Amino acid sequence: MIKKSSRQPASTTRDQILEATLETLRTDGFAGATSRAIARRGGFNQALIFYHFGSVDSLLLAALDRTSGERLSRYEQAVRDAATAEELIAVLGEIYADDRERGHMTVVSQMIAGSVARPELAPAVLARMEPWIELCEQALRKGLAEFEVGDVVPVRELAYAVVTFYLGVNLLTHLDADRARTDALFARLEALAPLATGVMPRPRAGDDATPPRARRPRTRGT
Amino acid sequence: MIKKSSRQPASTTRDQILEATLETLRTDGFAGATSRAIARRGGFNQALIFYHFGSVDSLLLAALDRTSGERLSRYEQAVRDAATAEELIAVLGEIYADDRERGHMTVVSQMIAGSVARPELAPAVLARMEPWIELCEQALRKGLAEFEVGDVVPVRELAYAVVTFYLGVNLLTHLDADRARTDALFARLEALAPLATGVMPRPRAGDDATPPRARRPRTRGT
DNA sequence: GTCTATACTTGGATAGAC
DNA sequence: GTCTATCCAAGTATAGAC
Repeated sequence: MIKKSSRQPASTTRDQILEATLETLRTDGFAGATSRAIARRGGFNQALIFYHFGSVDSLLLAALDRTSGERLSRYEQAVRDAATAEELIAVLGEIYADDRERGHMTVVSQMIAGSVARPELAPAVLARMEPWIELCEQALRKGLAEFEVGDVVPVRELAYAVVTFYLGVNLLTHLDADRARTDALFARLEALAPLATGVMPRPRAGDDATPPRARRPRTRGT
Repeated sequence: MIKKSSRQPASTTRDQILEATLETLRTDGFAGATSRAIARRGGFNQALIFYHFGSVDSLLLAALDRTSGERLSRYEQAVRDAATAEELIAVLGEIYADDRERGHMTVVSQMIAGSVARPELAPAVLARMEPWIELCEQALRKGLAEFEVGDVVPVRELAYAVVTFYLGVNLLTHLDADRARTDALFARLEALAPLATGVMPRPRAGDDATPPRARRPRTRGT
């Protein structure tokens, strides 16, 4: 279960600015996240941004830090708590729902897309992606541990692929206001998940948990 | 084989503007694709943009039309010409290489990301994605026809997933200047492809090409 | 069709009063 | 720490000469 962080009213000015920035990124995108637009949305003075953060770019990075850090620790906990592959899949569903509801991935994808326009941002944004790929890798390793796939699956690359896919989904979602297609896709994936785990080779009772060689190596995308 | 369109020097002014727009989208992103930046890059007068296209937004859409239309017809041909699943996979590799070299997907992903800032663009961009999903669906259907997966695979959704993934890859690629990770990912996928097709259930000789029920339904992502 | 000039708007950022 | 006022750069778009 993912514990929703009790989103306090963000008392300090710094916090207010950060929240307003995230909301602006979500609704107006990177191109629309200007100091004036952010100040308008947050109902504070535009000059405060420069007093507290120096520049719009640093503000954007600070906002990305905030949403990433907060969610990352929650999700790490959730992944750590999941015992079985089934539980893990359930947790992943919750993560997706949460991300979507709160628009986190929008912020991320907008920052990534914006990094093309502002190359200075690219390294910083990339660094903030790293822990996510790591977490995804951990989750995959944990989920796959139950099966006989051993070291055949390139987990690291798979983790990268999953994150990639996740970004793409988010990007496309915004085109389609009613999200009909994205929902259909995820409904299909969820329906397919148990089928896939059913097909995966499991070790027979009594076998070692990590057999020297998997019998029928197989991979699953997405 | 994909026939590279002999990119003519783009004689007319309209063409020059369109080419400059695409190049600007590729290198400076959506946020950087302003009338002045485009004119600077193309070496023509900024006012010409408004004379020929009325507004920057329509210019951007016209540019998207141009790159999409040109590539779509080439790729449709390539998919049509591929006879076997192996050939198809080879063609897909070429498509990826071509897209990447010429930066088409960058243009697309930047336009999609930019649609958040300019919602007026969203429906137009979405409409231009449709034929790609269609083409992808065709390719998948053709590729899967050789195997016993019948109607178990939700091809339409899978096509959507593939396009999605493709977008995500492109987005991430730009973060990583040397592209080390993306290349590793694709190298792994390519290495895995024959393995996956080897595992797929094929009809025995003499069986009907489209059996009523697949024996061991299985899906492949990406 | 193309160029120059320009009107108007918005954005980043700073100075200085409070 | 916050607000007002302001500078300057850059953007969209148009008018009008050529």
